[in-house]
Amino acid sequence: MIDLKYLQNNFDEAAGKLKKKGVDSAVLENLQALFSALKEANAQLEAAKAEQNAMSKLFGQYMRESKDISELKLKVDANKESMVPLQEKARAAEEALYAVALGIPNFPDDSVPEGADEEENVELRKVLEPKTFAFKPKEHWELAEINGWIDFERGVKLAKSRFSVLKAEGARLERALINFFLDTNRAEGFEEFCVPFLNNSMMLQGTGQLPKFEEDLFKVEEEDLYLIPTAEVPLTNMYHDEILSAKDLPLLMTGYTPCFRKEAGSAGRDTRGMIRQHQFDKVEMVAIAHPDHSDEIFEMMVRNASDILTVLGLPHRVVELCGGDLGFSAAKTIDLEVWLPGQNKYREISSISNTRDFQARRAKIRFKDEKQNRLVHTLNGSALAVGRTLIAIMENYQNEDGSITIPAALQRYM
RNA sequence: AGAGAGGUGGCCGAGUGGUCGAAGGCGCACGACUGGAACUCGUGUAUGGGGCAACUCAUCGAGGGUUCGAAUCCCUUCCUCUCUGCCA
Repeated sequence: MIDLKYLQNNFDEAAGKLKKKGVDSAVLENLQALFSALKEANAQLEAAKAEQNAMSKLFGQYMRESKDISELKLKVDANKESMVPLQEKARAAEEALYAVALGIPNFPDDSVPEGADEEENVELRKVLEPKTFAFKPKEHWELAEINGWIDFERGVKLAKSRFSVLKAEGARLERALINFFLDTNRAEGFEEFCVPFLNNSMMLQGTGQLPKFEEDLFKVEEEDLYLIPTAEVPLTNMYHDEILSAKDLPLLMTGYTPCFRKEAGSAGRDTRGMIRQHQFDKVEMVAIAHPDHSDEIFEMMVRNASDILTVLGLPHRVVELCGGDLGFSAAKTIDLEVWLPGQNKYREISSISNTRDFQARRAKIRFKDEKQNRLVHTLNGSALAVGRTLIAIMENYQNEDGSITIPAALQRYM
């Protein structure tokens, strides 16, 4: 959630920032008004409560001193009565405020380029040249068929469309990649975690998936539980509503989880193959950082994810997202796009974001700095999306006969 | 899943209707003592919100209720422990 005090005190500046994300300033004016209304309502209610508390205290004193309480009782009853509408007003004001506030995206950093959509993202650099093939490179689903690595039909039978089954070498390569990623992240200082794949609504709200993006999530019937869309949710919320010690920062976490997404807005996109599935494996990095150091940790995370691709010999480019393409919670995001020769284009394989204090405010993750409690910065990034790495390896390491060479870095994991 | 017990501050643990945001202990911080340390003694030590100083509101697992007043009584719910059942 954005800092409402900041919005109130620096309205024009705040509105200017959110314009980059396409948020209309009228929405913010409304939010500001709701915030003022809540403060006003709370002030009134609190004054009445203070009076009530004072009279109740006096009441106890009268009782002890055996004084007559009948007159006081009348006063205190009247005050109590008068509090009812104030209570309702404050409750309604709070509800109205949060209904809007939780749907406002994070401020982008000032350095984030202007732009409406992914067309205006900025390529920062390319790493490794795509190699030229002496034959027409095949798409991964053709290679999957030739090698018997992926069974799309039975995935659909078992669940529904956008599910698939990995088998034989394909399944083993998936597992090898997970281990390789976890080991690499661990060597970079990330602690490894195995976390629940179902999280409750409070956690999903903490990282920003709820309440706005409920339609993207798989929910368990009759339970307050959702299948996680990314390990960012459990890893970041590990410290939900906790106050950390400054000396514990940064907390660097990594974990493998499957991720579940409804892909509600993606009907018709990437329907063929394994690019866009309802369930996919991912190894995630999450950092809980001191605000003064989140930038350097962000750079480290980008470098780490890029290095993994380089070690695997996968050509990729590093792209900074423009304001319009930035996710809801992110202040700054860098995507890594891997080269897919079969598709003849770069496709997203990692997304690394600094959410600054946006998630920390929602999830109440703070640290003690001297005497003061301050919000941490939270960062997350894939290192890497496993299924898409598998696809990238298939397409980049394919031979003319359709066979696939396992990259040297992975051979000891197979 | 059924039966019983219980959830109080960083930790342990008192508190069954008012002076309790909460005794006592441990831990921690500062000070005294010491050549230095331990011991001892003294002082302090939850979080969030509003004013941002005085002050004030909220919080004793969570949510609701009774009451002038709730850690304390009632209801719902979550969690933990023990026994039984089941399962990996």
